[in-house]
Amino acid sequence: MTEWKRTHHCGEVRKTFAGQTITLNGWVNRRRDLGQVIFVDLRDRSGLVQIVLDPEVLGPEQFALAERLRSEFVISVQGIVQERPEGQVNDKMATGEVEIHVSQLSILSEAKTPPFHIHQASDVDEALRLKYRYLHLRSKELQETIMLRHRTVAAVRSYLDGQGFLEIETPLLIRSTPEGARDYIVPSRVHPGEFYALPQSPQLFKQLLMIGGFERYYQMARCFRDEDLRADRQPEFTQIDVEMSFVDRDEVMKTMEDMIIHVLSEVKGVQIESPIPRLSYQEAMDRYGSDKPDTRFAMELVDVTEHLGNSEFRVFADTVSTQGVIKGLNVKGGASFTRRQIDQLSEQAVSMGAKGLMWFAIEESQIRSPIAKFLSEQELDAIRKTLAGEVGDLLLLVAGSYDLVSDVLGRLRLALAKELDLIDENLYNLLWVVDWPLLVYDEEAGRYMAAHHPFTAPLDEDVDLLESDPGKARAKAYDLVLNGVELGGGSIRITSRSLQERMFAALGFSMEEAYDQFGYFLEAFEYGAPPHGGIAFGLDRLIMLLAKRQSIRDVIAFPKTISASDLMIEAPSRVSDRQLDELKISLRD
RNA sequence: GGAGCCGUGGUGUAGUUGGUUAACACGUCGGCCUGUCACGCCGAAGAUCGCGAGUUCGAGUCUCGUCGGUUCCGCCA
Repeated sequence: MTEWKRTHHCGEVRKTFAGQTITLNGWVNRRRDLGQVIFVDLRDRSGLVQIVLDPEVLGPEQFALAERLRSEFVISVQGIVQERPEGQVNDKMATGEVEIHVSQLSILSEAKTPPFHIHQASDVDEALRLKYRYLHLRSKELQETIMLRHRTVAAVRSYLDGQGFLEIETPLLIRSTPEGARDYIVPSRVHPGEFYALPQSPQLFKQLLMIGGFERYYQMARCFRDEDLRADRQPEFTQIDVEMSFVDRDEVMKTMEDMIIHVLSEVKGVQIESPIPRLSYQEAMDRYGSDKPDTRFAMELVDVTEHLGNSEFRVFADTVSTQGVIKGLNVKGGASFTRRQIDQLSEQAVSMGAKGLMWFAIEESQIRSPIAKFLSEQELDAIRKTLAGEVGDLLLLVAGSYDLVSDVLGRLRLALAKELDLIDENLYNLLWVVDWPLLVYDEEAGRYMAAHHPFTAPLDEDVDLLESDPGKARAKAYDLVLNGVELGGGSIRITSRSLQERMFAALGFSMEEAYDQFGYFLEAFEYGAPPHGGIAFGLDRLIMLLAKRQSIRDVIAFPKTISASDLMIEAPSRVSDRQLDELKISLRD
């Protein structure tokens, strides 16, 4: 009873197969019943092919079976591949030149009418699609995306294997740490009242693997964070997690950019030139107002503070006297914006925290601006020159603290690029952002926090800033940015005991507190730790970019909703009293 | 934690200033049909308008609450 087994896939049948008898397995995508002949588009993961069900070939009994076929029935057909008759070629189908004239039909599984049309599932309410995820997965879009994901992972593995990396798994049941994101917690039955945590990342384990002597490690690491979600954030996600020994920053970056270049070439056929451009964090903020700049279009931020330092215009004078900055954008061709459009831009700027948005429309005879009358001829001219304003351009200025101005203009820049359609969607602009701040002052906590994590090494020349001016210290950290999206980040780690102590001190931890939390980890460094560093890439985000999807849910086979529910399996759920009893857990209320 | 949007036959949508038979397309079911490919033609079934309160003579429509989905801010590397 094996004659139902396929000899070929639907999507691969071509004219060259004509005359062959083949067997196909798949789902009924669509049926067109003309009475004395039935056409069916048969679907498997390779694609579609038309099969012809003709009573003269099938015989009356089998044709009666064919009449029962409905959408999503799973069938097996055996038949002869034939070129389609003159004028019947369907050039919308890859297999449109041929059809299978079926002589043997088996229904392997009948199907209820599905709750939505598989072939236009993307229009359907997302809650319904998630409940019947296994049906949505049959759609062309999701099939292609999940296959793209597979090819990407395969390309990563083959590259890293070729570079001498070992794939090593690390535990999922680990110890909770208060730093960073909220942990998912797992109660222990054997240790009542104690809990495991699911890893936010395998950070400490991969460093311990370096201390364990494996030199080059990677893993497709599942990570968990119990935080509020977004279109590009899931409670569980996958990182391409990498760590290397006996390397400096340049070597990690070189190896990793070659990996991404390899993936883009393998998966998308895109050729990227090496080396990838590098931008310091400071320069990224100065020029793009973002720590992950999208360089597919220009419209860079320009600082005009120095030209307006002596202005009598209140806004400028106040800004300068409070050590603020005045920066701007040149919106090419923006002088033709309507007043309404400009007002909307101002509203946007204000909603982002700006006090206001100043604008200058450069026309043939004048510079049109509500604040022109407050400015001298020289000042107007300086603004126009510094921003390289030409007739037809719209110049936008924002004044305030450096951080605020950068943020507002950076976001305005992206919004304008989208609105004006300045972005070439075919580009793949990769760049490194380096020399990150090591520490960031947290007003709420009243202390410095690690910008990356507490084991990130400072730049050699900045080590002494740990005590003298911690906020100024830069880190041996690097982020890889693709088209304005952070693909991944990493750092060279601290391997010196004394430097680690100074780092904890800067973070306001005593060594006792540090040992309490990370004792096993710090102890490991006392037994011979190689210099090492690594990086982690968000695999889901990478796939999202490669597949050009708007949501990370589209690139995960079984994603959760924005409220972290799985609508298919209905998780999370209550558990039985017996389970709770075993865990010595009682619920409040 | 905060703000916005969405929820009407199985699916996607329409539904006027609140007004009595909730419309259309696809799908489903039945009939016809031998070259369709979004097959076509004829006919039929299918909705307590997410749920709960309120306003009103009367609510799919207005108000409040609630549930679910989603987008953004906070949060999260």
